[in-house]
Amino acid sequence: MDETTQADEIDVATGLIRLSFLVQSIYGRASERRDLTPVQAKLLSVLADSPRCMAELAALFGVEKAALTGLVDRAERRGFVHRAPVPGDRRALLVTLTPEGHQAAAAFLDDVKAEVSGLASDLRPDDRERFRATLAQVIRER
Amino acid sequence: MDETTQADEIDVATGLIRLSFLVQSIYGRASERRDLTPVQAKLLSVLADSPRCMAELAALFGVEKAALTGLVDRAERRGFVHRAPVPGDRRALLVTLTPEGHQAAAAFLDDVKAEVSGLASDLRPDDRERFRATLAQVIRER
DNA sequence: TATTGTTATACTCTATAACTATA
DNA sequence: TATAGTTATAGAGTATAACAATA
Repeated sequence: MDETTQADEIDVATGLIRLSFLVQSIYGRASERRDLTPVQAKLLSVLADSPRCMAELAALFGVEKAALTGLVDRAERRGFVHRAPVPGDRRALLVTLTPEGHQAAAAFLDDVKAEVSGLASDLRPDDRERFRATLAQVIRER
Repeated sequence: MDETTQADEIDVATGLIRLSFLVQSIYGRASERRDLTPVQAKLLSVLADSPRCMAELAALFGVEKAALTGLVDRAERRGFVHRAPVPGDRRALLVTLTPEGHQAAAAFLDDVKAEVSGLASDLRPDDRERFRATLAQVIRER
């Protein structure tokens, strides 16, 4: 097995790990520009697709539901979300974006996607399309 | 522009962002299995390559140097690293892995790389090699 | 003066355990 | 009994500002 450290010789796992840290650092800086923490940015991004219950968000984020309380508290205090009752289950709460939350989510997502796209901007068009298709395959069902 | 949500139709930026969260969740679970936080795991992984000064680590992690003090304190308390004087600069401290730290870093890295490799294991060999080469190109110089 | 590292303080994020209300 | 969400407590990680020691 080749064990050199040249970028061109790295294995798939190392490449994926480095790339993920690269993307996360872009994500973090984009959050900061919008005065959000990465977790708050992720919360807004998820809720931009559709409102979610607390338990659902906890499962989606892979954290205990108790962690969601403070997270949603802070987002609510900033006017990004509100807790809405769920008709038919008086225990549950649907976390929903406010108009300000939608605006913040859209601005953040535009920002982060534009910068992440830049990572692939030097690829030849056919390489980029192949890369995109392989990315789609890798994340499918996960 | 196509705006469907099917996995096969996602753009490169969205694919990269989702993949990075996927890799980070694997990284987090592998850390947890070794009783490390993700940041501690990252610290050990970086130091496995070579010892680093506090300021160097702060720059590498993109955090303030003050944050490194507690991070290295906790790693030192657990016997993974120690602070060594730097000959020729009595201000600086070289953070160095202990034998236990090297062992922990190697075990963690084997673990996380094996699981991350699994993400690409369903690709056809030629697709995987092309994917690997494109990853190398994207992270080069970054 | 600039740099290296630390301390003090405050905030966010998270886990755990115990709790309330509802199903 | 089980589930949805909260509270209380503790610890990790981080930023900021002020500091000491050295360059």
